[in-house]
Order: sequence, then structure tokens, then C-alpha cells
Amino acid sequence: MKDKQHKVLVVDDEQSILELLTYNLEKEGYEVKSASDGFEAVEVAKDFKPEVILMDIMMPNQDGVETCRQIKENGDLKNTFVIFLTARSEEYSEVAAFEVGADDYITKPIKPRALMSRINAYFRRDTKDKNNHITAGDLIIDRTSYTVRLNEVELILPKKEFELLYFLVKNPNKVFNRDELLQNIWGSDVYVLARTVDVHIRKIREKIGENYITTVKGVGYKFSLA
Amino acid sequence: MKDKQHKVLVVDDEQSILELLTYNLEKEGYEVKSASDGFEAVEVAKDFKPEVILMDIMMPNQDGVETCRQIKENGDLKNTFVIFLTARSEEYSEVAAFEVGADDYITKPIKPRALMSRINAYFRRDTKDKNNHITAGDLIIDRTSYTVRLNEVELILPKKEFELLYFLVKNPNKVFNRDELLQNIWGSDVYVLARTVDVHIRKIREKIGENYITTVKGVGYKFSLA
DNA sequence: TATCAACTTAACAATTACTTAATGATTAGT
DNA sequence: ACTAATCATTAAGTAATTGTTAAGTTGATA
Repeated sequence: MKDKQHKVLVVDDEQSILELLTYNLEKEGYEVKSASDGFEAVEVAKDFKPEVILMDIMMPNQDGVETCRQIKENGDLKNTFVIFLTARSEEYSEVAAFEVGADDYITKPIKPRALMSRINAYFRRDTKDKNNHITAGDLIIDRTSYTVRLNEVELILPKKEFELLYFLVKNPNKVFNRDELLQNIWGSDVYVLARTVDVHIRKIREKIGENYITTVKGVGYKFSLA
Repeated sequence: MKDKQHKVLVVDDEQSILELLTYNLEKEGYEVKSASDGFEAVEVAKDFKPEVILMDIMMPNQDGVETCRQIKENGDLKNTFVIFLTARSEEYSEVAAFEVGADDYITKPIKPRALMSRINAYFRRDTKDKNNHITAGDLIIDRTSYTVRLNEVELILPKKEFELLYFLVKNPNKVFNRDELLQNIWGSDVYVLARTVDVHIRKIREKIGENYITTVKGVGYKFSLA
């Protein structure tokens, strides 16, 4: 099973293909929704907020390229990974597809195993080095937005608290004494009392709970996963 | 749905093809007229002023190339996009076609879906700059008109405010410090005090409300989706 | 050139973060 | 179990950052 349920939206006007893809994706442990045309796809995407959209490029009413453009316009969905499906014979311009922000391109006939490995690869990459964030247990610490998520709840920490937590999480299970922490977070030219650290630790614990930062008496603090 | 009704003229001497094309185009939401020979095509075009003409190149009485030439002669129709239809076996000179101002070329047998995508692509290109907007929550930010819509209410922001908001919305949830914002919006050679940003932020908040731009104390500002 | 809107600056108020210090709780060593 | 050391917690004071307003400045426009 996957650590967390990833969401995939599949869009195609052929029911048989929707079923084929849905079946395979669910077997891999993804949460799947489907849409049978472009309009529906945009609606569902807004709500469902999938990480990946698998979409036929040729569809009645509104084709995949236009649909992709509309989806990418939405701030919430800007980083959604869009993969187009297309028959090899169709001479649809790849250029147009990439212009609207398509991220990958797969030609039919679909080989389920190959497709799955491609999607799995995406999620591996995504969770690994994409955004500037660290995950530790139920915590997600994101440097770009300066936020900490604890079980989907967003916490806002003041700067020093954030930096302190970030530093500890980046060096898990390693104990630092107060002076080391001051050096690394406050800087070498700042003169504050070592006990100041205690107060910050206290406030962090207040927000994320008592189970993450451990006191090592006589030495200092460390971040440790239960 | 389409923003505006686009007009397409289809010209072919085979009734079945006219019907096929008309059916598919109307299903896509276009306004369609048809003509079954070159003379009729010119007449209808003058009146109807279509944005796109889909025309068989081989027709009795007057072929597509000649018809195209006549149409392009007309000032009103100079910018009409002409797409020729031709059987792959026909060795009709592409050169002649492009000489008279044809804009694209599609070989029969016609695959309706591929054709529709091609036509959609044309209209998309045409209206590309008009639809240059981003959506984020209740906000729609339109670069061409320099306007921001908030729940159907149109706001007009001065240039700096607009650019600042646009930049933040384009990079949602990412925190920028004042200098980064100055760099990106004012430019690297401009020398203004960092606190100027605060004033602009204040004015933007006055207009769009307090819930979109978040202050990250000690760091900067970010646009955050609720 | 007079007017107006946009932009910048500066000053001060308000808010928030940070540090300190004092007191209470816990732990380790004897 | 006693004591000394260390840590936790709280509250209050201080510093830093941001919010807000208003008064200049610039630059475009009629």
C-alpha cells in the first residue's frame, strides 16, 4: 500500500478506456476519479484536486489541450501533472500540448504496465525532491511557504521557532546543546542567553505536541520520531 | 461553452461531407454555413464573414485554389483562415494552395476529432492573448485589461499594485521578501526603499480584502489560498 | 502649465516576536 | 530521600517588524 492515497483523474470519452485506466490505477492503490469530456474534467478537477491528470487529447466538445489550459489557469491546480494520451496516428501538434503546460505524452494503444510505472515514477520524484519541504512523521515543513503542516492542519510559526524546528528536523536524532543551536540559528555574532532556547522549544512543543522534540538532560535537544 | 460564437464556412461538393463537418462543428459550438461549390462559397463568405473556411480543393466548376484567391482578394476576408481538404491520393500542388493564401492543409479521409482539434487550436491561438488570465479562489486576474475580478466585481488596480498582485498570485504560497519583490516587479536597477512594498500591499488589501495576502513576519509576504 | 493619479518617502502607531528573569518541576547522584 | 543541577513554564519587559496615514514627488495628460 501507499503511504498516502494519491489522487489521479482520468479523462476520456471512451468508456472502455476509462474503465481500463481506473481499474489499473486503483489496483496500484490510487484514488481515482473520471470524467468523460473536457467540461466535466475541469469541474471535477477543481473539486478533487488530483496530483496527476491522465487525459485523452482528442475529445468531443472540448479537446484535451484546451481543457489543460483551463485547468492550469486555476491557481490550485497549477502544479498538477498532466499526461496526454494520444493515438500514434493522430497528428496532433505536440507543440500545442506543451504550450499549454502538458507534462508528458503517452501514445495509445495503452500498455497498462508501462503507464503505471510512469505514474509511479512521477510520484516517487514528486515526493522526493520536488518542493523545498521535509517530511517527518506527521509533520511537513515547507521552507518556501514558511509553514508547518501537522496532519493537514497548517501551523504558522514565527521566524525563530520555524528556523529552530527546521534545523532540528533537518538533523534528526542528533543532539545539539543550546550554544550550538544559537550559533546555527541566531548566528555567531548574536549575544543572547542560552536559556532563550528553552522558551522557543516550549512554544514549538505547544504547537506541534510534546512527542517530537526530546530533551537530553545535561546536553540539549534533539528531534526524534517516536 | 465558448466565449463567443465563432463562424465557420464549409465548402464541398459532396453532400455527405458537408453534413459530417457541419454536424461536428455545431456540436463544438460553432456557427456553421455551407456551400457546395466555389461560386456559392464566395457569395456566402462575403455575407457571413467566417473566421475559418474549410474547403475541398477539388471541386467542379471552380476549384478551391481559385476560390481561395477570390476570397482573399476581398478586404473583409483577408484574414480569414482557410483550410483545404484533399484526398491523400490527389496530387494537387500544395505550392499552388499556399500561394493563394491557404493556411492549412488536411488530408482525407477526414477524422472528425483530429479536425476539430485543429480548428479549436486555431481559435485558441487567435484568442490566446485575450484569455490571458489567472484564477485563484474568487479572484480572476486579467493581464490584458489590467483588471481584477472579485466575485464578479471588477477592480482596477494601478500598475505597480497590479504587477505585485499578479506576481504573488502566479507564485502562490511562496514567501517573498521585500527585496525579491522589488527585484521582480520594479527591476534590478531601480532604487526604492523596501518599505514601499508595504504601502502597495496595504492598498491591494484595501481592494481585495485581507484574506489573500499573508504577512510572514521577519520574512515577507505571500499569496495564500484559503 | 495646471491637474490628477500614481508612486515614494517618512513618521508614528500598533502589533508581534523575542528575551529575560523569576519561580516551579523534574531528574540524577549520593 | 535529600540535594544540587537542570529543565519547564510563566509573565513581564524590550526590541523588532509591520500597519497606517499623510505629506511630498514625479510624471503623464489635457
